[in-house]
Amino acid sequence: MSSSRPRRTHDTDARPSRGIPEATVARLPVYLRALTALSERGIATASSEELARAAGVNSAKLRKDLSYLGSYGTRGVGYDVEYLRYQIAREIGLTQDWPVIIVGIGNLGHALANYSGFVSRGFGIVGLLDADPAKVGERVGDHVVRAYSELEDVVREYNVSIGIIATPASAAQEVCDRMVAAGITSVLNFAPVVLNVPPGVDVRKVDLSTELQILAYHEQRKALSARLTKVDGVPAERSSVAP
Amino acid sequence: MSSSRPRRTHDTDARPSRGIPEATVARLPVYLRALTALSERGIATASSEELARAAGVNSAKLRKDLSYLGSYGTRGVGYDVEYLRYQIAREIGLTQDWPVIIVGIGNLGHALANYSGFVSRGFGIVGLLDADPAKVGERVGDHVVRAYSELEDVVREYNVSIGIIATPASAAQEVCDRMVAAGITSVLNFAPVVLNVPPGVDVRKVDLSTELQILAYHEQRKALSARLTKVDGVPAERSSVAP
DNA sequence: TAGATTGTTAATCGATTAACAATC
DNA sequence: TAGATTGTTAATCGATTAACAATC
Repeated sequence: MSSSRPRRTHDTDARPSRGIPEATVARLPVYLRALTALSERGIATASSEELARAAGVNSAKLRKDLSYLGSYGTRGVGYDVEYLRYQIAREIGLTQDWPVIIVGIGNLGHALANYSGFVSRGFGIVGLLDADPAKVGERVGDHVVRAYSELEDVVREYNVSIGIIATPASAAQEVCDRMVAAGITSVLNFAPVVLNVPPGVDVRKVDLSTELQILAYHEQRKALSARLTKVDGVPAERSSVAP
Repeated sequence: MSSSRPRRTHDTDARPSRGIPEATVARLPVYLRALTALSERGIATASSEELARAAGVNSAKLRKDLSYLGSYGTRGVGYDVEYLRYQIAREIGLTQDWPVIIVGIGNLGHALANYSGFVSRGFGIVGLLDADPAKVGERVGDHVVRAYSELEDVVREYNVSIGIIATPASAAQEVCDRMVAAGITSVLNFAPVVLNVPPGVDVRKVDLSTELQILAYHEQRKALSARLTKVDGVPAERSSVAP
């Protein structure tokens, strides 16, 4: 993809904040959470082995991941929990607070609006919007639901770049288009549709029934191999015995 | 990992239902949804190109994915929407209904209990459980919240193998342990903790603030490259000019 | 110094993609 | 038959893992 783009031949920057692999980026929040948990338990230093256990990964992967950020550990000792926590938070961009809006204040929107995890992790809800006039004015958590028509005003007022879509599937694309037109460049989508966005806009999808379906696939296979084990005594592996 | 395990040398089974790559399994639900949408629009046949567009992937990937299931298309023509839909549903295991329970009926539990997407996609909620006596007996959607202590009863009665955890982080591991002890072998976890489970139990995690943090990371980088573009005119790419 | 643990290398594995022969 | 499109091959890319030299 970018193979035709020339590599930089000299780089005076000791900490390459560029080029962190996506798989690593997706794990940084997990490490951050593990470090916060260790910190709350009063633990000042942790080895890659301990940290990895807390994060549910193996230590080789953790060390490789952290190496993309820089050298924040001490050989023979481990990592300073607070220091590493700060470095990861800075890398992700959580040393600032991100204003977010939620569009669609149904059951899920309610749950998201009340979710304390957002605020505690560097995000601030600055607007709840719904197209249903019956919902406008309703109090949800610390907020009052505003009219969907005020989307542009809210985005401008708070300089919002992250939007959450919690509408029915039928409305999601139009909400997304309007968010993007208003200047939002990152979208977290809970509606079960594939959103089309212009280049430069990031979309992440949380799909509840997809997750269950993936589990169902594996359940089915467990049931299948259990049945085959009973029949011909071959565990786990599917056998192909000619009749 | 399994490189020491002997490969089957002969396989009389035309459709290898084994060995579908995880990345493919994770996309099958997306294809299923795209096919359902096409079906509802009255479209009987679709090419890999059309299907791929509806699913938000490229057509090479879609064809490769489908090839793991078998040869369900017709060269020169495309795929029969209904037929392919059925084949994918069967592969995932959605030709049967999966009973699920939800533990933790807070805001999120409410939202999940009311989410129609579960039922319409092959899952049936057979129990809502909460440890808070004040919540027991409460009506949520079609269900009445039962006491957490009844977990084993519900799992046995409905032969439940999939459990959803929507409790606070502090309770999640103990709920998970109890689910597993009761016979559940697949867990969908909404609590922001890493769950420890014995081998043979699958866990999938939906982590709301992790998703936002990943978006924040990319937002930060967009803001950074925009600023650098203004300063020295190098777009997108971070430059490392000596001062 | 001896012991411990990081940061990095290199091998391996799995996923993606383009291209095209097979075939409807 | 000619045109279209699948199913598969092979090349490429990115992620994971084990091993260990560097170093506290």
